[in-house]
Amino acid sequence: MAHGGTPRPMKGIRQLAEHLDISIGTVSRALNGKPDVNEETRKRVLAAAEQLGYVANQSGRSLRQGTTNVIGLMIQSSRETVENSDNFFLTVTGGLQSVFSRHNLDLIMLPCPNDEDPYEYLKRMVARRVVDAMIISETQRVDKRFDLLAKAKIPFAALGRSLSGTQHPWADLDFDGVANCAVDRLVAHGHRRIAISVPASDINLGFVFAEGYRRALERHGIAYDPALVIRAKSSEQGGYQVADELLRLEDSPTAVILIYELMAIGLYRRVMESDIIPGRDIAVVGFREAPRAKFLQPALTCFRTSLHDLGVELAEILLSNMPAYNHIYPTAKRQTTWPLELVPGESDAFHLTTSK
Amino acid sequence: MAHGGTPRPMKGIRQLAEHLDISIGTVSRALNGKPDVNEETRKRVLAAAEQLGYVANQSGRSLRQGTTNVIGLMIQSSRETVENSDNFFLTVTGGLQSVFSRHNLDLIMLPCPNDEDPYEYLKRMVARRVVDAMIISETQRVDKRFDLLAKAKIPFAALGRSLSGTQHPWADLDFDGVANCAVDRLVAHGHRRIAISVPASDINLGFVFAEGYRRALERHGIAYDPALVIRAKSSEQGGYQVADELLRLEDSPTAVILIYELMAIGLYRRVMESDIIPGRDIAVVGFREAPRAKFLQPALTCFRTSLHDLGVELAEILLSNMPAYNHIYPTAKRQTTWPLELVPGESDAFHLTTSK
DNA sequence: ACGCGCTCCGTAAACGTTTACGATACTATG
DNA sequence: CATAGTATCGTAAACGTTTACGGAGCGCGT
Repeated sequence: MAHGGTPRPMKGIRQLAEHLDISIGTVSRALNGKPDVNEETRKRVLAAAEQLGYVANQSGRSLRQGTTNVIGLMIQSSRETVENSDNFFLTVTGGLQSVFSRHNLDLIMLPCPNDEDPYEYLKRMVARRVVDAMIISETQRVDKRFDLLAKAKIPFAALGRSLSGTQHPWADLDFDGVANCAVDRLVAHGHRRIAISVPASDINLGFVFAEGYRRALERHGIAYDPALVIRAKSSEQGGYQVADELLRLEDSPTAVILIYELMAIGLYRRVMESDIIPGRDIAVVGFREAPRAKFLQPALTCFRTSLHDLGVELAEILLSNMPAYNHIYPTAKRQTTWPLELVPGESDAFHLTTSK
Repeated sequence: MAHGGTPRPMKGIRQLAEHLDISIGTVSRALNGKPDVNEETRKRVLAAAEQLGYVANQSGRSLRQGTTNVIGLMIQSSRETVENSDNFFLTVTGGLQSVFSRHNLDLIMLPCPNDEDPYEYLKRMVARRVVDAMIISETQRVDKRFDLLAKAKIPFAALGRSLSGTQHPWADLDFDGVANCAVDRLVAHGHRRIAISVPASDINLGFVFAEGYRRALERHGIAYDPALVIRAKSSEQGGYQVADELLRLEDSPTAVILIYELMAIGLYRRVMESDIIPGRDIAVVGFREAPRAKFLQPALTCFRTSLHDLGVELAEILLSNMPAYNHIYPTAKRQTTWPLELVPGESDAFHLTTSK
């Protein structure tokens, strides 16, 4: 906007100071909004910085003040989970960023290579001191990363709970609540033999899901049958396999709850191969709502939530655990189970005839 | 593995040196594999570093040697383009990392918030000097980021070509080749009126795709009809809309090529609502092979490729453009169009009766 | 005995920034 | 006029690391 175009990338704050004939310290203070600097000189400095395209070197800054203004989000690049995480991470990331950007914090994603141990990877990353705080995801049943971060005294929050993290901050989808609600609904429709699918890996959400399912059955006085808990991949193939296994049982269930909505595609296909019609002969409930699950016939009963808002909540939880920010977010809860809303479909809308 | 557990996080290289009663310079040389250090002392240093859990502070290192050993991959967090981009990016990322890790380079993903201008975001990131090199994705038809990176003299490569990047390194899927092949196949089956779907945004791949389509028609002496080029979102809904628009035409096409495989789900649904059977009344060709597209009835004709290997290629292209590494990858091509292989399905397997 | 080369190591100067501290000029107050 | 107070700025030290440079010790050939 000034008279000249951008000449060439700046060398450093020193050149900027020389160009302005001002001391380097004053320039720094001006840029960082410190109080003891004349408003007029501050304007000059800001204008010159803009014109010359000066941006503070992050390494120098971090080295001096021990902070990087960067939050890391660790994800596992190609675990089985990722096969189907549509834009799960990117939507949550959007929510995180909407909070972080208000405090000039940048979020970077740290994808752990699939041939590296997540624990070692995280250790390496925090030791490098390139992030001020960490968010870990895909938490496992027992997850040593909680201890690592706590011991390293680096602020963190988890996307997903864990037995190792009972004392630590996390936000997680309400898996057991969903299982509960699904069971209630199916029982109300007359079902007694209800199957459930859980992930094949040791990711914690599977256990939480199964636990909610078990407790709901108990509440209705229905015996828990381990044969009805099917471990399968969270994909269409997984859904196909689930159906396959269930059809092999001598006493086939009349309803099934899937931990991942797209599994319904494979499940529909498999049962229809045996002339069983979903929504008439078998009830199906999926987990999350996905646009592409809407196209299923019959429409899948599932659960809706805003992953963006979950990201917002998670960001606030994290900031409330960072010394520099906890005065801004003092009352944020340390742990949150994020609610989901039932979206009734046709896949479980029938009432079971009590023939059997 | 030594006798003691990890006592507490190291302060810095100075403490490590004191603990070993060795000068700080020697410790640094030992850790960095410099030649002029006794093999025995090196072993001592490495052992102590391992035991005390010392890892070099990245800020200090970067500041001194002007390099960070970090490669940035910029993505746009929630553009309309990519309904399920998690998969796409994470698989490509896997390929990238498999190359980078051999050179102790870490990859971080930089998600541009959707309310920030990608150009400004990138500018901010490179000015901070937190990455040694950049990979940009979702390149647009004209993309100022190429000029920015070239002017900033920071090594980079693009995932996706651009008119702005004709002189610069990139790797991209062979969109025009796919369009070409699809048209050839459809024409061989007797089709003359062939529609195509392109993204609604100004991402460049749509233009490349359409251009390949146009040239293929020309080669077969078929007139190019702009009405048959449908702009739509790359999602199931988009596929539904495409079908909707095509059915409205007075002279409906007999075949359609989709730029995104999952659009077929919506398209199937819409045409079947009008009692038109895909694979019998209308031919459909999708773009990439996706596990969940396999469950479509009739099976979708599409194109298979390895995104992991594309990542490998892209990484090598980038490294060949970095002064510190180009002696290792000297002969890497600067630009690559990545091939895809036809996977014949049933969705276009019929021959058109020349009734019309 | 002398010089030369080699191996190994210590010293200290950078890298770019922030910030505690002190200096200066000016204003207000007695 | 003297003093205190305030606004503004300059100086220099730190942050943790790498690396150019030089020095000490040693072996070896003359």
